Amino acid sequence: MLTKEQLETLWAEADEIYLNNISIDCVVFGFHEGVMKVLMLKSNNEDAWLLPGGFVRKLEPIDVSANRILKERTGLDEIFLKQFHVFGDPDRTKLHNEMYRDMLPAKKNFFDRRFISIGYYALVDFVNANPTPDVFSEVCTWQDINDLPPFQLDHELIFKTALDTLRLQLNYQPIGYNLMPREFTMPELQKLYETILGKKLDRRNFQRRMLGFGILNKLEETRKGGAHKAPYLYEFNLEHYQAALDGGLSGGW
Amino acid sequence: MLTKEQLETLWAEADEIYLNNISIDCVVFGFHEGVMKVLMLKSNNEDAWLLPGGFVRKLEPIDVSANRILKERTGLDEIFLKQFHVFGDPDRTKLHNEMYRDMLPAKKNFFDRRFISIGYYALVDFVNANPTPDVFSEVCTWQDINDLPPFQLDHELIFKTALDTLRLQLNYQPIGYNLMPREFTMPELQKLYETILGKKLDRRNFQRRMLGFGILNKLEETRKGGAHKAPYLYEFNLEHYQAALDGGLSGGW
DNA sequence: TACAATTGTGTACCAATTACACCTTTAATA
DNA sequence: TATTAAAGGTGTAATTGGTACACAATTGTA
Repeated sequence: MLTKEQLETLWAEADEIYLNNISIDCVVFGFHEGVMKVLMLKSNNEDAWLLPGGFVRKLEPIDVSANRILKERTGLDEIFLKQFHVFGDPDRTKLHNEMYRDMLPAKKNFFDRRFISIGYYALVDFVNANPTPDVFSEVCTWQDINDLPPFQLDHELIFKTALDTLRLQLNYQPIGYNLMPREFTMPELQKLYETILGKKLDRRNFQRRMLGFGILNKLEETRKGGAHKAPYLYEFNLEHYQAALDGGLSGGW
Repeated sequence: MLTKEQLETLWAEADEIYLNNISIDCVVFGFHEGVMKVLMLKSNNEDAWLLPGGFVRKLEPIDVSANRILKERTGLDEIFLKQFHVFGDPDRTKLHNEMYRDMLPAKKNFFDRRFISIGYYALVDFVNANPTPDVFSEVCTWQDINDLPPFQLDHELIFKTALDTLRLQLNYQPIGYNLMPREFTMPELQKLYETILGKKLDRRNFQRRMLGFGILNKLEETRKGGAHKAPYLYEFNLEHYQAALDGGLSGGW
């Protein structure tokens, strides 16, 4: 829990360096061992979780803000980021503000304001990310998207909207490339698609179709270890992938 | 051209009732006689055109702001509106601000600020709209999208992004319904699709496919007048259309 | 060495899209 | 009133793409 002194310092800084009514919230996706994850923060005071977020510096392009915010939460640079929706309901931060309302005079409190939040989704390499809490939170960690804790504010809406966006953009954005490790097997990639689409796909048709796009390089090695036939490893052919995405991968799922 | 007095009044009001760093810009599409149009404003001082825009009241949901702004420009209520992108470059309004910069002290001038603009596209019934200029402009009129005048600021980017969005959402949003008049012929609808997609479609396949969706009601009447066979009139079956859009119309164009 | 589990490949079938041909209707005109 | 040009309406064959399977191959383990 922040003390009154800490909050006053934060407020003074925030008011000076950030735009006053704009925030950014990020839905950071990672994929690990066949499971899709979202990065979330548990705030000091409540038993509910938040998406990582922050504010826009007065002279900073918003994409740069989002990158800066996520670098602080993950340690990663050059994250794949896309804005996807603006959440502009005047009441959206009501509950959250009430938490700190009594600690500072309303007129002076930067945080007791209406924030119009720009939603970004981010795709990061799970293994290289290093989740780090911010001053308002005690925990920053990955959560399985099939087993999410309770959200604060409208962050559940933001998360769901991001996931819907991912689904719609699967044929237009390099989602596979940014979520998979450099080398992966076909079943692993299929798992990602199934998670995003929320449905099972036929193993054999998935493989044939994916190879048909010509966006994968088949590697010599296989993934040994399982008590079964070892699957081949693949990597994305980034050049072909980008070209194919320009027109959108054909067909639906 | 606004006088200094008028500008001071505007500023005083604006600072009081609007959020300080957020604006809304709208790309309003209309369709008339086989041609796609955009609503544009010619400002008092420059020989360049702007998209209709405005600001967000301090306690107003942003969708309501966009509706309010467009009601002032078109006289229409309940316009079909979707936010599609945020334009957040800190320099995006630079040129525009310079126009009024010398007229008011910088610190006090509401308009001499950074504005992060939320882009909305709107689809309106051309014949019922009544274009009306705002205080900053002398003309408000429809422009043919194939013959556009020079834009101010980043409004060309905003327009192009909107058109791209329209193309991508053609199978997911009731774009035909909101741009066509209540009754229309198949060739007229095809023209709309060709305009949005930027390519010719086969007349016969278009008709069969469109009818196959089951989203049109065929009417008894035909459109007489041309020196040719009179085409049938159709109207959208709104119920079926909505249902079909839920899963997205199948296939690509 | 046999087995269970999983991956790799092939094929027949069905649905959707494409590329056409041909007929019908309208108004202008001879 | 018959003819004609221009456009709309309908049908079909060929092609493509997606779906639903069957079956063979490979791996570690029992």
